[in-house]
Amino acid sequence: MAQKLTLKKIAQELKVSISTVSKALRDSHEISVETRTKIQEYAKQYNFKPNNIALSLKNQKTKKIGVIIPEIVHHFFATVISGVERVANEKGYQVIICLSGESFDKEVVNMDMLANGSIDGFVMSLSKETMERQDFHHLREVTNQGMPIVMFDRVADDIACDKIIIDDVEAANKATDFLLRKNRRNLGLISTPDYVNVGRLRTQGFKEALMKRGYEIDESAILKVEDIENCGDKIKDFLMTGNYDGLLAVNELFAVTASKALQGMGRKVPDDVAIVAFTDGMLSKYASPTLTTIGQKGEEMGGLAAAKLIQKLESDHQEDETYETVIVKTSLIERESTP
Amino acid sequence: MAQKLTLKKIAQELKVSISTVSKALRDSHEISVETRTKIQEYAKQYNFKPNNIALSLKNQKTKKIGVIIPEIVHHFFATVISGVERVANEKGYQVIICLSGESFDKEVVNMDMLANGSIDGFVMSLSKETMERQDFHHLREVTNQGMPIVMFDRVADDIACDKIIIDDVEAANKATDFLLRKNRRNLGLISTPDYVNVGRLRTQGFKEALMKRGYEIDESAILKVEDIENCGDKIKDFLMTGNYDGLLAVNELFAVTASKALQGMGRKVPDDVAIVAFTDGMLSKYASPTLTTIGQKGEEMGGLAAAKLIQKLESDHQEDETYETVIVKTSLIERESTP
DNA sequence: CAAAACACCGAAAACGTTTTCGTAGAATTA
DNA sequence: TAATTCTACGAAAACGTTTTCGGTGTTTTG
Repeated sequence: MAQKLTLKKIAQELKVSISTVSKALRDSHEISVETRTKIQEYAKQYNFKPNNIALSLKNQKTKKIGVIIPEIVHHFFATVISGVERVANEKGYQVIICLSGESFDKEVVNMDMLANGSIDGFVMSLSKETMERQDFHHLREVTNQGMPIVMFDRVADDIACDKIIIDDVEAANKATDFLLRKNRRNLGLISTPDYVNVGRLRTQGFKEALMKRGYEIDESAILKVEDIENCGDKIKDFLMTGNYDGLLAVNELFAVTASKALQGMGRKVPDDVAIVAFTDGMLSKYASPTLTTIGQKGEEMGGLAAAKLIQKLESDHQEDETYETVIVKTSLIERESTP
Repeated sequence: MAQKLTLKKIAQELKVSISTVSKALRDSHEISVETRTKIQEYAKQYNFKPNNIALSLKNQKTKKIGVIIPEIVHHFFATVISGVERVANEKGYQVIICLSGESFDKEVVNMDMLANGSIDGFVMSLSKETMERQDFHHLREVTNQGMPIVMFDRVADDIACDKIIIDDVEAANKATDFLLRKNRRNLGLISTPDYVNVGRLRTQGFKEALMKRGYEIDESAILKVEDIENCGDKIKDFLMTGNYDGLLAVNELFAVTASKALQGMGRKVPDDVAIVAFTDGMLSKYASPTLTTIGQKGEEMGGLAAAKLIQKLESDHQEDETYETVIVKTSLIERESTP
């Protein structure tokens, strides 16, 4: 139960001053070789490690970055965290994670807590509720204090900060085009409400691909699912009413739910209905049939976000008022759900 | 870009002392109502929030708990984090997450970093490499400093700390018995190497169930998969050589891989082969057929771990040298993979 | 041999809080 | 009116570092 060793205790023990100990441990030439080695050996023997909190207070930086995401049980967010953590650790940073649980209030509370000295900067993706309200005062408050934010995936367009996104419009466009090239003509889209920007953008890409080829857009062929947990019935109804031969889903959960519903209705995937999904996660790889997906590269996005943030943190703190939006290329991963 | 407000700045601005400001903000009766409200209003207007680092240094506690897990992209661990985070936030704590990536060295480095003042206590699950080496010096170092640890799932038996586990032996026992009751007689087990304690214990439970009924144990009916990423071929070979009518898998990934392999071989699940898996995650719910699983209740385990840790942290710090091992009950969730 | 240079170390400030203690003046008591 | 108690505030220490500055005593220089 030996209490934590401090400079002061070493100093007392060795009958020198605190400053001498500090300097000796940093190999300062101000201290004689004799004293230096004596102190260093003592420190090593008793495994001295400087207290992080004291260092943070002194240096006015914590070497920690805060991550705020809606949920961690979503595979995409988990991969992002993984990427953030990897890059952060490489550069000597640690990661503090808070979950908003898709709630605006929790997002605000968590940001407030972290912003008071706990971290040097944020990596975050907005909660659904925040997207719906379009209330970004908490983000502004933080940036006004000079604390950098890097947003990813679910971003606020009118906040000045770095952003890491995928080109949702383009990706949906390509995916839709892919289905059209497979001679599917009666396409359906399973999306989220428009206030979730990825839902809106992917819908836009879907429509653009159809328009580009001169097809008209049937709004009834677009389903917007609000409640992701209990999406089964809505999706089933949707599939019953339209006679689709191709489906685009904005996440793999919708896709696999649709796939199972279709098979339950006696329709074959991919022969009768081809399916493409966003989010290349576990489900896509292991569903039956496996799903053709658009890979979102969460790991890469997380890594980029962390790298960007740390670069900002360590740039000589002159107001580097240029903000970048990095668009991560997606890739279509073909599997069994498309012919 | 208004720099962060401090007590000192408020004091200067309002021409009082720092201590007066501090007391006023904590509503001390030592300060006249007049001065008090003046200071409080000023603080509110400019949104003063005390600096967490300074508080941590002063109070010698950070109100943060460190979580070290092997991977975050595994659904089980993600649910645990979710539970930890929920309980921690309820009690005013924040969560710092580090990933060991199943590496001993990274586990040690991360623990060392966190232990130097960054957090008040640990919630953790050991890396595979640590389990293999049985080297727990880093854990001892931490506990010797008086910093509490709560371990879950992959625990070190001979470290004195609180533990949250499921009764792996019992659960495997019950699952095996379940298969036997379904009149499956030729059972196979897909497990991990024995140094992963959950693998060892589940194997033990499997064997016990067989012995209890007087069946003899065929070691060739037990596959131990080392490399979880590329388990496909090994599992396929295993299924080719034995003519199993029932399978127990120690995680859902093995189970769904086996399920697909079997179907590829023309064997029907569950008619020809029934399958039960540990870990009730996404795959089990959405695979075809859906999998009967043993729910590990990660959320609950995480919540319990956090609660236990915080209780320890806030107990009057007298050496509360009693350690508890909580066994979380599992439940068998029947789905399509068993008849 | 006096002056300058140098080697070695300690005191103290700073980071932002909280808290204990001291103290001035005002109000109360005897 | 003198002694006492309050009221309202400030000074300073403490948490554990790093770093600047100053000050010894010894060695080198002219």
